[in-house]
Amino acid sequence: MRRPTIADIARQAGVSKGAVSYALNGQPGVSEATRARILAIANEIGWRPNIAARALNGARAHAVGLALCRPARFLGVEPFFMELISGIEAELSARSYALLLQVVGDHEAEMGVYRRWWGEGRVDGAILVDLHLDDPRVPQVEELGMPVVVLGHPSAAGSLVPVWADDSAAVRETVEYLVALGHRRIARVAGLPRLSHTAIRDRAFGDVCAGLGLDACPIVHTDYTGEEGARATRRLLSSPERPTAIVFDNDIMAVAGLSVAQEMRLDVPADLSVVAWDDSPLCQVVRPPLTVLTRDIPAYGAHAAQRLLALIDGVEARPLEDEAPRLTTRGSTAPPA
Amino acid sequence: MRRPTIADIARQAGVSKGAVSYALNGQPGVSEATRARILAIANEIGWRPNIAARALNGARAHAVGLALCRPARFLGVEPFFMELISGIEAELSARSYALLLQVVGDHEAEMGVYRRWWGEGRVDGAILVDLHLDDPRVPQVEELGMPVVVLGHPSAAGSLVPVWADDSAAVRETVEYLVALGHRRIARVAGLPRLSHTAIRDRAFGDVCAGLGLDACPIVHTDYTGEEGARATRRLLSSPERPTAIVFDNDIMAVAGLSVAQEMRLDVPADLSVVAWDDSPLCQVVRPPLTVLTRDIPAYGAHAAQRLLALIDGVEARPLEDEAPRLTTRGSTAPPA
DNA sequence: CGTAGGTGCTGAACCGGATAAGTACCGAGA
DNA sequence: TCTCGGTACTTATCCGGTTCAGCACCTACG
Repeated sequence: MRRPTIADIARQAGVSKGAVSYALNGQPGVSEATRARILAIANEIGWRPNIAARALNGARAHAVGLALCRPARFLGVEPFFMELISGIEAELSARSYALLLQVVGDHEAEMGVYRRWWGEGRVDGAILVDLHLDDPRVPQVEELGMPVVVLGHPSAAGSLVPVWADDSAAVRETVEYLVALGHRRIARVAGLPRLSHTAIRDRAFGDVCAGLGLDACPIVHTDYTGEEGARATRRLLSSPERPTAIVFDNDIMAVAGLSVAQEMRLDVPADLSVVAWDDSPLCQVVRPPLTVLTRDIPAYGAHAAQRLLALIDGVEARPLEDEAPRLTTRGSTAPPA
Repeated sequence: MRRPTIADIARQAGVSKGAVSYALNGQPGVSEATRARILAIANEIGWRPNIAARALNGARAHAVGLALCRPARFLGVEPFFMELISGIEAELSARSYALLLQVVGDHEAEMGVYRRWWGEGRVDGAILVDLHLDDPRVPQVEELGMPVVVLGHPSAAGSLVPVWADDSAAVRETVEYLVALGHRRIARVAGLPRLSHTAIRDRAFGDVCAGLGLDACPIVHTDYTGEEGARATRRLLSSPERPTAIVFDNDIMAVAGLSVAQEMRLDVPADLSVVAWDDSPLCQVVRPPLTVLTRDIPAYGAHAAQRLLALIDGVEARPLEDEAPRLTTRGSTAPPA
């Protein structure tokens, strides 16, 4: 019941191990007749290459790593990661690459995981997500010499290959749309301020509002949870100059904000317009359904994986600017009453 | 810049490779002084064991596999899998095991992945989820001889080690609670009928309702999406004998159902009580917040991982009945008007 | 007819560890 | 003094592949 090896094939075919290796790898050095015979035997006895043995010869590990550094309680909150992973997977599995996944508590642990994976020859590369401002992981990973693709803006990616979307354009489109509807007081409920994409969106939001000569355009930072989203909304809606539109950084906060507004007897969209970043079933299920910024997240993951595989293959992987999020209007936005 | 090997350590320490191997693995055969010297050198030059080389000697792959067979569009829908994975991870990473993840389209592809992983020596075992009635994967995986833990009821797990929760008890608790509130017409919006846990819940629901002498207790099957949940709810609420309480098989359908009820000008909970299986931020965010069946999903995953590691270690892993889901009452349930 | 070049294969080394078998040395006991 | 047993190593082999050097054989060509 031992797993068959090329030695078994060689014995049955009456040739040497070397010939079998050439035959199985489509390399020259064996006649077509012998190759066919060897392949038939390999197939018959159910031979599979032992990746450990292959890896030992300096070959690929045929796996890439993804260490997610999020407190467990936020992981289930957003569908983002599952969608991202399924997109990465789609690309990887087409090339028979596996995804090594580990959930870690902090960035130090994350780097430890990368160091171990790379040091043990377990992965050929990795994808870095949730970039921070001046992220210490970037120089550390550069020093490791491991092929890495970064999901995030080039400005934060150092010499690593970035895959990103133009969040600024999405912010601009959203604000301009709200202004066109007649809104003048627009607020933004943002995510974690230390994330670089939060900073980018914040800046774009400020710039666009200023450019359009809008009144105060407050930004409130949160941790992406429904609770903080609700709290932020409550604070905004209780202020004397309450906004007539709020743009939320994820779906869960938008829905929480919607509930808060309705509790406060405000009509959405008449008294308050709501926009959510990233669509989800949740956004379509609530009443009114939410106007959202839609991204093709699986495609985003697939592109990152594709760039990473190119990098691993030694092809120079160029930065990739993905499609910007597009505004999908639904019932939660309207001209202010 | 080559990765250091034990040969490098041996050269620097002036001993043989064998001695280094003994020292690094805490085995007898070297003096404490030599061992300390070798460890110091290993540490200094940043040596890490090459798992491929270790695996070649029949050692463990130090990874377990999880192939998720769900259409990509359902993956982001439920937080279940991310929570499960984070629980599995917690247990695995404590033992420096990695999780190999692959999303596949169907069960055939899933078995192909397991066969490949096992054949290539890439994993030491796997976790099987989403068991079907008469699931063909069970005998196939038994034949592979790979250590496997099944998330699901023992009745469907064959000779594989099951980790499960008593869904029947949870169904009973829920129905009895609703009956105690005064409900007599209770409906269930269930998930995919071919899943074995759906069958178990269906049966328990029927049994409990019959046992309590309730009127018609309809069950509607869906694919877990909000759309089908909404459709099922609409159908139930439009029937002449409309239920005064509905128990949904997941959060997204419960929320969709809630919206449908509110659209139909029914007051929740006065006209309709709503219960959701599995808590999520979503359930707490909607108005009224939903009464839910709470499971500790990360713990569930952790237990499965722990059983699997025991199995891999050759310890006879016994079936584990996890804690049954508990009812957490919130604003969506009340006596019928 | 001698040889240059290509084909089709063999044998052996190699990757980085683990490990069984062998050896040199030392102290203790008969 | 000789043997015995343990300690502290070394040497050699193995795991399952890849790959390189070498070799026999055939064909083509000057």
